[in-house]
Amino acid sequence: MHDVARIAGVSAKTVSRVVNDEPRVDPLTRSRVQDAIATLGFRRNEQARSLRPGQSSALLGLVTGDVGNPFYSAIARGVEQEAQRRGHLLLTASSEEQPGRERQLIETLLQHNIEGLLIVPTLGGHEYLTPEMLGGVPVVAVDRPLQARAAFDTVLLDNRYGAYLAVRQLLQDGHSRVAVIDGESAVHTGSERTGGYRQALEEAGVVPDSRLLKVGYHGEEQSGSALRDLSELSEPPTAVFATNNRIAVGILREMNRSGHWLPLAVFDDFELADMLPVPVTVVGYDAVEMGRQAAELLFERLSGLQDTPRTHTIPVHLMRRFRAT
Amino acid sequence: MHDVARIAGVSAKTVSRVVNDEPRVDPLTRSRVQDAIATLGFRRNEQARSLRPGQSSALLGLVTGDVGNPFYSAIARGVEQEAQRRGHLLLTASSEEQPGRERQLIETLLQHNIEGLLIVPTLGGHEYLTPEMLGGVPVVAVDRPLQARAAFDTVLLDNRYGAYLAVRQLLQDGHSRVAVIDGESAVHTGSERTGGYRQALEEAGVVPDSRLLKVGYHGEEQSGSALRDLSELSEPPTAVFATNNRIAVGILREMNRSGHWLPLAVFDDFELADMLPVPVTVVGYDAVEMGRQAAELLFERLSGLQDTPRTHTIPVHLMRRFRAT
DNA sequence: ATGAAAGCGCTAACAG
DNA sequence: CTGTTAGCGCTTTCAT
Repeated sequence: MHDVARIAGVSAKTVSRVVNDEPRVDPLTRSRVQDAIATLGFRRNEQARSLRPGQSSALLGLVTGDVGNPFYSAIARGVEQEAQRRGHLLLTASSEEQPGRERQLIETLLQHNIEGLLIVPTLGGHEYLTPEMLGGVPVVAVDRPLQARAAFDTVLLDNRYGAYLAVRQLLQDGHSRVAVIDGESAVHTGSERTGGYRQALEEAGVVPDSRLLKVGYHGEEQSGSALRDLSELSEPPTAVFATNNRIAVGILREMNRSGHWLPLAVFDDFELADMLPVPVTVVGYDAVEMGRQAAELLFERLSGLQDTPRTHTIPVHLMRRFRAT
Repeated sequence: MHDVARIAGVSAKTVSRVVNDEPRVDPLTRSRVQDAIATLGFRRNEQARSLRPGQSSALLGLVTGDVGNPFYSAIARGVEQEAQRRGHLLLTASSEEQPGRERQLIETLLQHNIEGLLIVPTLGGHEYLTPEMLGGVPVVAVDRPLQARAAFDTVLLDNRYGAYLAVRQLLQDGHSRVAVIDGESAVHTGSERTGGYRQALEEAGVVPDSRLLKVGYHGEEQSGSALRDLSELSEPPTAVFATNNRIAVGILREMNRSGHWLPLAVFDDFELADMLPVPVTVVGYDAVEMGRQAAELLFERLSGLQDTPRTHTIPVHLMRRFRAT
């Protein structure tokens, strides 16, 4: 910038004014400065700029369990779109679902002077997210609520309702023995979804059978074995509800192995669901939109328009997937 | 930092020394400073630190077509892992495959003082990536080569060989009329893969039939219609090779619609491929590893260990996917 | 309309 | 072992 000033025969401040499109600059001076900028290939240093108090860093931080996971990366995409729109850049980091790592990442992101932080929280508590620790940096929780002293802006899927819809559909299809297979019990989305399952049963006047409720089956292997257990009951289920994608895949693998296909409902839509040997009922949603709304909440808070913590719910919808032929 | 210095009764420089784990500090002073840091919840400002010449920003930039795309996000994951390992943070940005946007993003990333840049390039030329423009920031091309004046470090899949393997397999399965459906012809990966197709035919002594070579079918709809065209030939193909995931899905949809299933080979593995009504041959690879190696190349260059541009090739492997029952 | 000086938070270079 | 000075690149007073 100093060089530009020299070449243009003005002071650094004037260059700054031009770069920032400030009004009170002589048109001639302005173009002279712009020429100098062009010839020198000058690029303003954002780090230096945001060092000044009152200047934003134009940086957002996003912590998910794993950017490589399509669900999280869809969220990242939504956040990025909104960030991009407002001239912000996104720092992404993966906690690998480890609370310690997550905390470390948040710390690092704050060191980099991020203006706002979005978190898809791990299972651990987040009491450490105090105002002092955050130093005024707003936080938005995505997909799961944040367990902390203060309340934060939050964006969630309509988990309970989606599960309710899916299970209700199975019941309406004539199934009275509907099993549910869920992942780790402490995960918010899981318990909400099993809650929706219960709600649908209750509404239909079906007495829940605890043997049909399989919770804590993490990963594909385990959900497969859960299905095997279910099939060995004296009164096996006639349909299954999987609370997420991964579990559904495990179930499908097991069905494929055993050759015994059961109607299935899944919380999560997935590619090629309509090409399976069995009709599938899926709960779809827009994860990109979830990320976008999270970023929106963040920006509204940054702009000071908003002060009370809000929770947005992303709608879900039911779809049937089955072979055309 | 100034506050910490005051509380600890030392100078700012001493605090800096403690924060940076520099050796020549009295243990007592050190602990006094550390106490002060703890009580004040002090956090070093990375932006200010990296403002000093010779100090790294600990920031890497990554531009892909769309972080929301699982292929790209797997790359991002690999890059992030390597970055994390070396205490670096990752700035991610999506070009939406638009050259103009890509260029803009690169510009913005450079303004933020990134230490290195990874790009999955769009179709446009990249002659603008000159040393002056980059100002010493090293660049690594991922998945596709970078079309520019200078040569850059590059990490690619073994596209040609993977396609060769897939098509050879179909030929060995007894098919002599193997069709190929490819996306946009200008895409590096596509032309490499159709190249592998040709190579396999040639090796097997099969005379290529240009009617079986369908190039430029972008998206699921188009690849479906390409398959329809193929099936209307007087001598229709008995097997199909899809050069990527998206095209394969379009083909599968069309097969599902018509009820006419053809043996299929795909460059890309995909979930539930083994549950389709038709056996599928897939070319698998590790996209995370590709990202990781790209980041590795970048760090090696940053460390000055490396100066001549290198190209890494990520291995691919063939797999058969079919129903158990 | 423009410039001079001061300082954001940090760290090298040089004292002491 | 510790402190002082200076300056990274920028922008905010406050003059002119």
